Amino acid sequence: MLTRTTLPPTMKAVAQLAGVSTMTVSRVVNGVEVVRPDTVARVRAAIEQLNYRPNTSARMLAVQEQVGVGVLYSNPSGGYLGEILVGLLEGSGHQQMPARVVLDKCPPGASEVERATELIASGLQGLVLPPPLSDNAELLDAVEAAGTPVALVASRPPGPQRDLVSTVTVDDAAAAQEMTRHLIGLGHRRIAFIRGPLSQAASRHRLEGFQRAMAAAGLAVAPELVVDGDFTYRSGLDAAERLLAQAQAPTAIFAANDDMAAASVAVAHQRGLHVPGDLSVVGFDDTAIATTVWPELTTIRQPIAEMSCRALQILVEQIHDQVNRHLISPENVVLGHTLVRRQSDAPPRVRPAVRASPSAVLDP
Amino acid sequence: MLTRTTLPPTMKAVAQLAGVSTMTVSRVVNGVEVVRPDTVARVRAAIEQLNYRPNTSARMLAVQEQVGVGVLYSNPSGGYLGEILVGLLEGSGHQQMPARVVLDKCPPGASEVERATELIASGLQGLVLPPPLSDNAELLDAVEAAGTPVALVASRPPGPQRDLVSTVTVDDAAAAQEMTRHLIGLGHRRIAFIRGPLSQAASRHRLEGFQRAMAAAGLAVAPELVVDGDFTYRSGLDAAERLLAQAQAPTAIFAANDDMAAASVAVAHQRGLHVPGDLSVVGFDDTAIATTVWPELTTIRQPIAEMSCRALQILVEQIHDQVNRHLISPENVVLGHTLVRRQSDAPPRVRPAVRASPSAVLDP
DNA sequence: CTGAAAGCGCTTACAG
DNA sequence: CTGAAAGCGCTTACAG
Repeated sequence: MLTRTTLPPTMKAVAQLAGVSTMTVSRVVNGVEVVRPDTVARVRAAIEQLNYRPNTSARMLAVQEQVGVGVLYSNPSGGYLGEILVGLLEGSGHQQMPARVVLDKCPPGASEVERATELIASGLQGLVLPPPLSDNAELLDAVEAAGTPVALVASRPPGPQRDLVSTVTVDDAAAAQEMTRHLIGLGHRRIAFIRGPLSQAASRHRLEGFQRAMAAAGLAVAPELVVDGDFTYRSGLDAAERLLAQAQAPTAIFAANDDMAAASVAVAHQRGLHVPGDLSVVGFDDTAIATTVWPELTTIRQPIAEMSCRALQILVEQIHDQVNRHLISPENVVLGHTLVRRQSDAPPRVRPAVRASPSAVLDP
Repeated sequence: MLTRTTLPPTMKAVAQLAGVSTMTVSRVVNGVEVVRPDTVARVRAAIEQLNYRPNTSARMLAVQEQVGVGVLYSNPSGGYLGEILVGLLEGSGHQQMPARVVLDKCPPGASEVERATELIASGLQGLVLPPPLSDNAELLDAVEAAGTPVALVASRPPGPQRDLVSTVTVDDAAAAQEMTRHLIGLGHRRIAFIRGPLSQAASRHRLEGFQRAMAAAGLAVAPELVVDGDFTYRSGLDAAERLLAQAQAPTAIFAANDDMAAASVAVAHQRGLHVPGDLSVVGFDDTAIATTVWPELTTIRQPIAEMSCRALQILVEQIHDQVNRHLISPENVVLGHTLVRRQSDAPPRVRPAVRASPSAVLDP
């Protein structure tokens, strides 16, 4: 059934069928604006009919331009890296100008700046940076100094817009706000928050979203209910321990990522608390651990694969423009998130005796 | 410092420097045996001096052969997929004939056979299959019927050698045996084993290794100490629960993968047991969860990235041979594993009153 | 054992 | 607005 002997259609075939030269087909394929509309239509039809796809090898050879981007990572936070790679692979394949993507792991000891410089020196023209490297200002300085465009995935550091730094994120603050509102909607009032490292923009935004939702509901955030974590499971263990040891323990914990949320579930179980009966626990990211752990975690889904795919796209475009001496301008793409409800959240078992004030309207 | 204006050296440049034609350079690069040794040496020197690297686009265009392999996966067991992709990316880049790699996720409902057939029909000439798809005999039948070479990662199903099916694995049985011996060496006698799904060859091999080590040490394996799991965290929870509820609970649990080991740790904590003080827990695979959980898991490290890299290599070679009408023969590569000792294992707190018989020599 | 010629599928100047 | 010519870097026959 599978005839591999049939060679794929070429530009010449399309040209013949459309009654034009290959040059014109090339113009249509590349979206050059000068072609007459009816000619464009004829060529498009021929392309469709033949199911023509440009041969990327030929294209790359002809344009004398090979695009390569490096992905520098450290601390592949669990499922994160996997999803990033999925997106990259999808992106690098289904593209006009496919990019060679080179992975590089930056070991804990190594200098990140040095590593990035080496990557650039090895002939790569762009860099994708996932957290936590995305929040390393020194690194961004160095890469920018080398004139190399960068795309940050899942983090948008503060400060003035840099000329070569694009970002692809979700609205972390809005998402955290939504999740907090969800918990409040279930009836929770004493809600604890486990922060991520404040060195990462995403962590700060998530905290902001939490605070905003609490304030909007007229709920005070007791200082002892906001504790530090560093996105590791281990830190989540410590944080949850501190939280649940309190005299007036929270009825819900919102952890700034899934690893720390999973750790909170473990601590709750250790203390004989039922999740979500005695304690609701929610996370952020929807990485593998969210569905590994039991009960499965209610969390915010970031479309990581899509994000890294977009990051690659942006980079490839910019590299292309840069080669052609066009001015390039950075993009800041914000993709949509989703609150994924699973089994780790429920109304608090015991309604607080003192109701929230009537002014605490949840949804105006 | 970075001069991007310098164009990379071409075959012509090498030919000129070596005083030969480009044809001869091509022969040397491709390892064609007919070239005179001293000519080869001269060309090699020129290649070295110029730091010449063949232009893959030109090569692919000229040979009219584009290699594409599909990776079909379902149930990306946590960190597994990430590591597989890392290996694939490394492999697809650093190769003579770089391969286009296309990812395809097979959703729970979808027919795996159908999916694979589509991938092949879409122009891919080889398939990489991670578990559990690697153990689907029906799938292998179908792919083989289509004449497409396959490489299985981390699983070697039983039965006669198939003509088109290669495997890259570790020696699961030997690794499990080693881990069991390690526990015995620490002084454990009542060692429980949580099995993986018996439909997967790797599961069966790990169980065999466990049994072999126990038998070799003259230890009986109580039937109630071998329980079923399906490699999910959830199943590990149930299994550990059953194990630890027993009157004479085990002093160590060996789970056939890390997810189930992590679940065992959670159950132990829930029951107030200290790990590893009261209970040792060890896993298999060394996926992300092994270092996420606390205490970090002692486990067997499989070099997954390297395995998938090799799988890709094998496939690319075979596709190449197939195109050239050579007969292809499947390979079965066994890579080395490592016992990674971390914090989840220790000698049993209470030495059993009855020592093992003197004949229970652990290391002959 | 080695090389000159033609071609892979596309694009970049240049004409018209 | 469209096309004929030359070339990207490599390889496949074919000579010698």
